[in-house]
Amino acid sequence: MELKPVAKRFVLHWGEMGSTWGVNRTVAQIHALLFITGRPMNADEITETLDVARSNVSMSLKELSNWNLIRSVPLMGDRRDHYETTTDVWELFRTVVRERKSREFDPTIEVLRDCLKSGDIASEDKAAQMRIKETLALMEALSAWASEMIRLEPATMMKVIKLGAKVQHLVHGKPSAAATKSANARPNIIGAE
Amino acid sequence: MELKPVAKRFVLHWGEMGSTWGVNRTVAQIHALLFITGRPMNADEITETLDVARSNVSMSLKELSNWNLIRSVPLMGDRRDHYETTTDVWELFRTVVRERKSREFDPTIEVLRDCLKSGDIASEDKAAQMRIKETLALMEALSAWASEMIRLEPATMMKVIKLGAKVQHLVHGKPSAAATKSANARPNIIGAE
DNA sequence: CACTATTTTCAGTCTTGACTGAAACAACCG
DNA sequence: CGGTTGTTTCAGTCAAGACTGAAAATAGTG
Repeated sequence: MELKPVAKRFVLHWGEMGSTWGVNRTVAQIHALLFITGRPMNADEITETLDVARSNVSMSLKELSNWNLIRSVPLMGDRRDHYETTTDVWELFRTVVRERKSREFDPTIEVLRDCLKSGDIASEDKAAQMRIKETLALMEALSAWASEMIRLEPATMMKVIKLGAKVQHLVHGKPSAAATKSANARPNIIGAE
Repeated sequence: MELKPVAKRFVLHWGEMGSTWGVNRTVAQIHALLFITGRPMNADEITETLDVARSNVSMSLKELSNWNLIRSVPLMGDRRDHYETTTDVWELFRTVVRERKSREFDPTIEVLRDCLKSGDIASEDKAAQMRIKETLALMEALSAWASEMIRLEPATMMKVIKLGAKVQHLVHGKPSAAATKSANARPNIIGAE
């Protein structure tokens, strides 16, 4: 299948982006292709469209499955595996966040906890100990936040993101008059602190 | 300078993390070293501690400067360059988010806008056009959200993160009684929708 | 200006991991 | 079961880019 100009550009750009993230180019391209095409494709179609080796496609599809980014769909009268990805970008975003968190964040949190528990921690400067603790606290806070966010429905998540930093008025030290009134009036909503 | 066990582990782990992100190992290690040490260090000290080539340190320091993650501090009676990084993890986080956004997110947004403006867009499926639009909308929303967040003071940002998904009650479709009351009572704060 | 201390540059080497093609494997079908 | 279709594995190749050492550049200092 020959891609139309915009789809081609989209796929190529996504591939480049992928490689500046942790994902390799082919993996990112295949995902972009499935996303933009919006229908299940088999490995040979993908191979032909992207002009890479069949085996490369096979391995990349496996990688995408590990990321929970694609699923195989059976097609009546065709026994080849066909793959599709969600076309809901917010759903997609949620999956990526969840996976990256569990691959990159959680293991680091483990290491930091381990550092603080180890007998060797006492021999470090007090200030260094403090910085490790603060790093852990930051990562735990972000991790908890991400966990909460990915539990939300895509539509809700979108609204929360769009609400954005406006919520700062609920917690800020020098808030506007309106925000102060709100924060003081309803401490029960603001679990923080 | 010989690192103590925990500091060594911290630096090595941070280096590995760096390479699964976009940053190369040495760059991440140097940053971790400056962070955990908490005082300005010169290039030779870093070279000796991390056991890499002097030139590698030189290039990595430049890279860290480009990321705005270190600054050079003059030391009385020593003409060698000394470098330090912030020891405030939230400040650090803010810098990383700002830089990654401008390197990875903003250019992609540009490409997507360009795709939609191009004459070729009309020849794509209606559904594909829609998906590109939605992708752009998602990225713009996240980008705007990040911009707002990094304008906040570290302490405020921390509070907002800790408040977390609880704000969903302000926008959720089936909120608790208290949240509904809040959302209805103060539409002026919730700019969204 | 000659001399020393320090940093930067850069061509070449080395490492890592993506990619390929061929072969093995698995599933189905008559 | 033999043949056909489709998928996965894997050893080897290749490319990107991290890293090095030596040489060049820069900045102080008497």
